[in-house]
Amino acid sequence: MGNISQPSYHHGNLRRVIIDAALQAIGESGPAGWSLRELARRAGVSHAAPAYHFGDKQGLLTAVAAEGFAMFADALESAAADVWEVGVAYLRFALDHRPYFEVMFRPELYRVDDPSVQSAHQRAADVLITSAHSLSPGPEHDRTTTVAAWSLAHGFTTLWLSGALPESTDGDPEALARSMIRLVFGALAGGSAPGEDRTGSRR
Amino acid sequence: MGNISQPSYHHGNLRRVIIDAALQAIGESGPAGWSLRELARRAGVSHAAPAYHFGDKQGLLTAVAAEGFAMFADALESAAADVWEVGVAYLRFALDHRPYFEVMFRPELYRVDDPSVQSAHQRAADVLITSAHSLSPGPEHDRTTTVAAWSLAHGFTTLWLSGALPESTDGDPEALARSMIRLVFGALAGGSAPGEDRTGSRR
DNA sequence: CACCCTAGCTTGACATTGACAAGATGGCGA
DNA sequence: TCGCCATCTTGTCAATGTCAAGCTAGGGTG
Repeated sequence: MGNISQPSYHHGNLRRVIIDAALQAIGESGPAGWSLRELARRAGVSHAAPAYHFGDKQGLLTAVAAEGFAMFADALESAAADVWEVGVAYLRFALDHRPYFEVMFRPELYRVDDPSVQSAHQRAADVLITSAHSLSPGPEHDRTTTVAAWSLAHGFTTLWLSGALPESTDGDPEALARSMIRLVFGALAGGSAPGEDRTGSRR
Repeated sequence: MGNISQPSYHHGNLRRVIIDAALQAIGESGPAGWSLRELARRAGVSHAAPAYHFGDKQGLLTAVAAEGFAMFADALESAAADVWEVGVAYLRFALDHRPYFEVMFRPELYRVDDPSVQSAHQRAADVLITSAHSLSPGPEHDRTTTVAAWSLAHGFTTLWLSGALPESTDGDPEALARSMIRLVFGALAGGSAPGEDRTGSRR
């Protein structure tokens, strides 16, 4: 048969299969454009099978968000060595893993208080806070700088994804993001150029 | 009865009533936490009445988005006299009219190609583009500045609304927004302080 | 003033959905 | 070999979006 198994019972890894089906469905029609029953159909199982693993739809989306934030934190941590690249990594994650991203920042879709979600979210936040820290022109501006950096990255990412930016904004989003970061924080940090790693130079 | 009329037929302004009910419902449980039938119940009409005016759920949300973008454009235009206040107006609109905002930037919820949506959206975009223009350190940075300003405003707004910012970020969002704008674009524009109106100082 | 025409609403129906309860199955440990 | 229980299925229910068809009243027409 060559097939990766299709027994009626004890599917084996149904949980993963459903999550993957959800991600694909989200990619096709957004985080609300599908039903649990449709995922079950795609996975070739009965209509109530998904509920066993996730309780309800919110439970499934909570699993997606948790996984997403974990991957997000990993991506940010990998880029953290070069502070000027963290913002770009933020954008790239959203582009590469759009379905995850579309769930993650929609708190009403899942259970925000879920422990696995919270810990991964915190891990991602830590990278952002640390990075922004080294971009700040002085301790009294730390908080403002952090929120500004975060907002810039998040704002550009979501605007790009939603297609709300003016038509003139075409081309390579990563390149545009890089010039934004250089423009804004280059002036701020007082001339220290991207490429020079300023991590740890303060604090 | 003192009641503003409740005839069975020819309600009179049902369209408006349904939109208002939708806005309230969105405020209570997000843009997806309610049903057309529930709105009909709240309005005291039959379950299919809303469909007459809006076609379907997407039609209703399209009407909300169109109205929202129109109000948004008005708000931005009112603030446009002082360039440094446009970003704050962006935020304030979202805070004051959250239900509108939550629909507006979720294109999958409504018909983006609707003419009334598009024209209002364009009007809002124009204000943002013009404002950012006068913040740019030079013509070669116009596009980057525009997108940066837009992203900063939008990012901070949506992060604030979603509650994704670190707990340390409390207090008055408008004040924080103002210091962000001053910090980022103050350095950029080369020392011209907020308060001094630079509109028109460049082309 | 009688008529009717149609915008505005209602009634009825249908497939689909999320959620729950109860039953079936089969791999694994004792 | 046997029983247990995690995993999945089957059956069911109320709620929903959407469509089709019917009803009603109020303004325009004669």
